[in-house]
Amino acid sequence: MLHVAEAARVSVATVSAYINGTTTVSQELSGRIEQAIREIGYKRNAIARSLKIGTTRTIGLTVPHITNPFFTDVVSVIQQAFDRAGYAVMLCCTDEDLNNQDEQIRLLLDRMVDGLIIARVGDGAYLKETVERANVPVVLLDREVDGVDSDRVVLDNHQAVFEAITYLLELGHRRIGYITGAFNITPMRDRMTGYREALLNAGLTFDQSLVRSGDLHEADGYTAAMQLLSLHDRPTAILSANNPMVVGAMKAIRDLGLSCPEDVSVICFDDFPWADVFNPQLTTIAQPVQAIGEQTASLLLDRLNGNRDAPSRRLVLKGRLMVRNSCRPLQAAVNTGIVTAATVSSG
Amino acid sequence: MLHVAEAARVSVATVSAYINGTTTVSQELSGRIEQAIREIGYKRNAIARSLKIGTTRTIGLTVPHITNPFFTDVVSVIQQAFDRAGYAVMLCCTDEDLNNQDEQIRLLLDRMVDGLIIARVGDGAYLKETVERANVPVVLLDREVDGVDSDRVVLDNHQAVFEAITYLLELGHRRIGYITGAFNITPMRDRMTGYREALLNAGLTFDQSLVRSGDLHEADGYTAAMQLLSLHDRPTAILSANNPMVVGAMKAIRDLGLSCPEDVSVICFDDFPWADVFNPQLTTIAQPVQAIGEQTASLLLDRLNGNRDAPSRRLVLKGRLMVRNSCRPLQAAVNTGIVTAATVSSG
DNA sequence: AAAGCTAATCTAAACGTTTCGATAGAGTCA
DNA sequence: TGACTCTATCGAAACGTTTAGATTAGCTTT
Repeated sequence: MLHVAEAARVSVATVSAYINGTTTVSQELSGRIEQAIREIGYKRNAIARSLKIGTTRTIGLTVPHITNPFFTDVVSVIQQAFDRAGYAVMLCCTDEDLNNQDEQIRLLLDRMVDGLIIARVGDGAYLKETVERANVPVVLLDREVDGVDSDRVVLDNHQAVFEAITYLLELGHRRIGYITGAFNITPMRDRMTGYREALLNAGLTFDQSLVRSGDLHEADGYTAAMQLLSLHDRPTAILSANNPMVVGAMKAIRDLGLSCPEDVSVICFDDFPWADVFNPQLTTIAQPVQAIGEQTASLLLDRLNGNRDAPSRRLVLKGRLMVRNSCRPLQAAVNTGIVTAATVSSG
Repeated sequence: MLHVAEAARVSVATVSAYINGTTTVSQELSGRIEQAIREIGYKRNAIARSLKIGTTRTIGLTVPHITNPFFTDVVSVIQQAFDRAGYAVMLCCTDEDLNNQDEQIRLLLDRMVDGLIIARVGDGAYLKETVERANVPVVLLDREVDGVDSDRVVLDNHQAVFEAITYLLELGHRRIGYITGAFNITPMRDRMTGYREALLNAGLTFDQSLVRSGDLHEADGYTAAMQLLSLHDRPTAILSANNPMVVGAMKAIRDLGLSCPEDVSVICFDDFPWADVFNPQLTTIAQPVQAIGEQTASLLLDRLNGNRDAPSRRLVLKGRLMVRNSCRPLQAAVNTGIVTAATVSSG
């Protein structure tokens, strides 16, 4: 900018004023500045600018796994939203590791991001202090943090699972396996209660041996499904709490020489683009990824636009059961009508 | 830092020296500084630091679509690699739009990223100047730019397609449809020549009516497949140049009441995690995403570590045909042995 | 024609670091 | 004891912007 000023024979203040349009600058000087900028190929240094004005127009986004289609989609939507708003987004993946998360959030905060979107990992208590100390707005995505009252957008996990289980019950299934993630993240807790309550609601008793917990990876889904399907009285249906684990579960089904839906019905959390083009066409619980991404972005943008001390907002969106053909009715029960249809509704 | 210095009754220079370990500072002062830092909760401002030292420890990464599993995987690997090296990565998605790309690269450069990884979009000529003007190292990913001699890592697209087509020929297919993207990006050009030459190599003539061009989206794959399968003498096999388009193609097959592989064999570019668990289990051309990501990162890191004016490097990696069960042998030809097996080899 | 506006431009101080060169004190050596 | 070398610390300038306030010049107004 100094060079531009010299070349245009004006002060740097005038160049700055011209570039930012903060003050009117005369035709003549504008022309000279414009020309100097072009000749020199000047580009404003956003770092120096950030230092001075105290804002970087950059946000930090940290998610567990970008290869999990749910996060892929949400990240994509968030990225687009901030792109439109003129923000850059720094992306971090924690790989479900608490230390990574800590390190990465520190890194983002060091870099003076204007805001933070966190789909957290591991134990929530650890994050509490960090979030409270960060003096930038934070919005929590998908996973809440106990005792932290910041903006957040989450799914109605309870309802979503309740609905899915109820659907299976209606088909006549009574022994429904559930592959979950660890309960240190809120969605897994809520999904678990959804599972329990759907059973109780149908007058069934909860059987602990039908739930297996993994670490959300494909391999965990595989071993969990292996265990479930090796039970003496194996489940006739399985619900997986996320997408990577269902891939593992399907492999287990295949490796045991079983097939879906003939031998075991399957439902999984999170929809994916080709669910209805390959077989079995999986019945899924689709999260409204577009809305989740947009709402998350807009909560943060609202804060960034100055609405700093409005009370914190908690948005909860509904999942939707996408019925395809990975669940078959069990003849035995289909006619008994034990379970009514009243409890099922999607959206 | 000023506050820390005051609280510890030392100069800011000493605080800086202590933090960075650039000079030895006495036990006594170290203690006072350490304590002041803790009390105040001081965090170094990386923006100010960057301004001074001229490096941001941040790189820019721009890809067409993060939801395309190929890019999802590569982005994931790249992100991890830079994370390990202590760099942050700013992610941009261009959505195959030239203006977005231009805007985003400007944005990244403004923010003084230390390096840039670009999986470009649209017409390459447009990017040439930008890359040459950027005074940071650039590595081109997946798609080269004519006349730009920067570091890059690409697939041997010619070989990969040649191999896939040869495989289909060996199965007896003679009319092989090809769904491609526009030829303004290098991989599409190379894949096209691979297709042609595999045919010529087998003594067949190239039939223009069997290739349909789309814009790499699912919808394009759908219409392209619709057209191909509506030909009076429809192809018995289809190769899709990327993953989103094959989803469209599979939908077209389904909607026409056809099935794969009985009525039409299918191969597509880019592997995905559940390819071998749903049916038809797609035969794919797997790109070595892990290696691609790692090599890309390491080329850039090498430059960032000071190896600035080594001659530019062009890494080309091999694809691998993952044979599953989406292609069936055509009885008619299987016994004639027109095509020899000699040309097929994977890896 | 003096005084008062307004518009255009400039000067200089910040933003929070790093780093060069200066300084002061404590040893060491002849 | 004086000259010298370390070692630990500091002062101040820089990095490239923005911006508040000062200055100047050109108009009105009376």
